[in-house]
Amino acid sequence: MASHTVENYLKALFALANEAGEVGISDLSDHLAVSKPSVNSMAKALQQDGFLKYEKYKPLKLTAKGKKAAALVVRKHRLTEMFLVEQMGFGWDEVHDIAEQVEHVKAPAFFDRMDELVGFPTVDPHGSPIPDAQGNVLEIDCVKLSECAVGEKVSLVGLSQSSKSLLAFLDSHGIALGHTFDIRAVEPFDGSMTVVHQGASDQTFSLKVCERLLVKKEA
Amino acid sequence: MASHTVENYLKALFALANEAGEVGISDLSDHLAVSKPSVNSMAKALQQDGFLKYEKYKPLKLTAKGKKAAALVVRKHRLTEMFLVEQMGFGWDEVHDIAEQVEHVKAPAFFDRMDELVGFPTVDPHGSPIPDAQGNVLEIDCVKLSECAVGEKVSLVGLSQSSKSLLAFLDSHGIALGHTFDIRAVEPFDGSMTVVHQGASDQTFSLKVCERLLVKKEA
DNA sequence: CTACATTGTTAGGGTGTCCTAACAATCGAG
DNA sequence: CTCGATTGTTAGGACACCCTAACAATGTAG
Repeated sequence: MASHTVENYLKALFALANEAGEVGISDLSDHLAVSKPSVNSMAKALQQDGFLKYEKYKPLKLTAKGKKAAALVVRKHRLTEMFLVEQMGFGWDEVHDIAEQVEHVKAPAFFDRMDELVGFPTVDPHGSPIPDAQGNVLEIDCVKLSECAVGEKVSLVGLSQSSKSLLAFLDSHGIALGHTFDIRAVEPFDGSMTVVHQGASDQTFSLKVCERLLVKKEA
Repeated sequence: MASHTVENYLKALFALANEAGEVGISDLSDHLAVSKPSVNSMAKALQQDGFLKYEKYKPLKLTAKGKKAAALVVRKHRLTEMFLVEQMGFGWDEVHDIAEQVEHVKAPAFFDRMDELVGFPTVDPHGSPIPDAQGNVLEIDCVKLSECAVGEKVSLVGLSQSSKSLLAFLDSHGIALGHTFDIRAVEPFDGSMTVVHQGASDQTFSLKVCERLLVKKEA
């Protein structure tokens, strides 16, 4: 089994590859708050273990083995989040930090039981997909709200890079997964959008918010 | 916060002090499956941090700070066991190993919520007391079954050094916490006891078993 | 009281993970 | 194309935790 530390590197690699495509030593260094030399030597170690393909001065690439291992860590993380929300009554803004710890537990039965108790979910409380037990990730069909046009009607299916402050913002505006938005206007100057939330109230979101909301176009 | 490793040393110190009184380097070495020199240097480190009083060639003694820290780890362990049994449907023989991992999570809210969800229990699934949030341990009023006499009627309140095999034994004999025993006979030769279990079936237990069953004398 | 078994200690090393300082490669702007 | 900014690498060292081998103290049986 991979150590605590290795699991964190794999998870970061996985996340960065999914949003940025190419992953450099510096990206990991920033993401994990660890010096570049540390990342460099860990990269060599991960390659040694077959998790990573590493060539000097080239971007880092997870191998198939690395991707699977990473996905399984993400699975533990997201199942935990789901469990914390559904079974333990935590808010979606509280679960990330706890799951960050619990995800390192080595006890498959523990996570299997969570999975069962929350009804084998496919997405976590923030709408991110939960990899299956083989490490396969189901892609979700969604676009950023910021890429939608006036007149479209969409529903919120996930968040990209959800942070505590984003979640707090959404909570304070009464927004949750599954809610619908009718796009009324897009401000050309700053990209902010005015929408009708849940067919009821008018709300205006900055571009920064719209880029974080992943939505599905309604039929 | 104490590291994973330190938490394990504290827990072992606490457990050994409770059953054996004096704790030597070798005891810890055996209990943790770590070499004596390793224990020796950890003892110095723990003293440095004020968890332990250590003098060359003298038995190890937890300080007040050490006792409290240890009790809080035990609290996390036992709350987790309780949660695993009550809320997640695990058997009392399955929970120890999982709790061993989960106990190292650093997220007070997580354990507080468990505590709430299982109704602020005072003992874990094996009848061991759960220290309170301040690290105080409530002593349970009990004796070993092996110390009881013919004619006494007792009920099972806990186990000492519960192991997977002891739990399997009890399960296979249909014995659970709270069950009553009428002591019918004690075999002078080997100390085995014959009892009436739950006012119904006759059972005979070896001394080894009787020493592990903690009971309370019934009124 | 001595001799041996047990227990504890010191010395010396190893691995995993981290760091800083200094140097090298790469890339993009002019 | 060259230069400076960025990015990556090497060297060297620290800390937590572990080990084995060898030696020292303790305590107990005879």
